[in-house]
Amino acid sequence: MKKTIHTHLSRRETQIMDAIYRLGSAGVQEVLAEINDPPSYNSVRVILGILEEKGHVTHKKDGKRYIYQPKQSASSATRDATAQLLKTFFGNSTPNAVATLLDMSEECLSDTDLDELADLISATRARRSPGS
Amino acid sequence: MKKTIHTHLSRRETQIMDAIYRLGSAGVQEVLAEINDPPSYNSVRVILGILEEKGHVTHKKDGKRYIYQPKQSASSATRDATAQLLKTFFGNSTPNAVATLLDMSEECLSDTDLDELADLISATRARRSPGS
DNA sequence: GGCTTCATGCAAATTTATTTACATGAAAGA
DNA sequence: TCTTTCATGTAAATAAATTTGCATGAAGCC
Repeated sequence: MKKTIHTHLSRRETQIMDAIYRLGSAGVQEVLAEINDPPSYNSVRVILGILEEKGHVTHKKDGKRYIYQPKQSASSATRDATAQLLKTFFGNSTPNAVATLLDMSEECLSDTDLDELADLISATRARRSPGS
Repeated sequence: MKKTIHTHLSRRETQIMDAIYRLGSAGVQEVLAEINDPPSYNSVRVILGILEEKGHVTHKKDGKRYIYQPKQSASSATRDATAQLLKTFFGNSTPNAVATLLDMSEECLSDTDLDELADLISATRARRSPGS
């Protein structure tokens, strides 16, 4: 089994990484605004620095301020996080996970969404047994 | 939006809660054995105590030792964790999440699994528009 | 009984995370 | 130019998490 890169993030680190993943890329102020129970501006800066040292984000300059973005690709991070959830809460059973997702979001799903989901399954089936 | 109960768990707390969720219920030794890069026996005990104080686990006695189990129901914890993932990595799009799950586990899915998934969708559809 | 083993209880020490505080510099406007 | 504003850099203080160490007690076995 492949090991996830990240040596567990602390509370603040997690909040900030989540914010950055949601935003795609962001400056300090934006990250701050995205956090629920936010620390001070300075704290965010310090922690962004730590996250950069640890290799989780990089920054580039935009005028005089820094814009941060995740170093690991969004899709890769998504997979890691999803794999972790699948293992801990669903015993690695994808059908169980999907069942929970559907159950949770049933009320918000449009007919189009359901069509899309059905298509995803057909597509998967097709890829698996192209001949049949 | 409902707030999740847990005020973020620390690294060790998370490891231990995950272990307990996987095991359902467990004594100190079993929790220890379930953790990857494990702390000492005593650390596990101390942290289990903290988790109990915080209301995440309870214990009962089995002979002279303590058996711990999650206080929040598994399904409730699962929903919280899933909602969090959905928000952070999938912009709350269930179809996106399902697409990733399928993509990740494609190779491990049996035909039966795929049938099951298709059924789940039909069932959801049926529940939503019972008349049609 | 006396010894070993395995459990818990708890406080102190250590390490890690988080916040705070202040210094510096560039740009904008009076 | 002078002042205000908003950015960064960084060290030190504080708070929280984690580990360690030892005390205690019950059960099994010689």
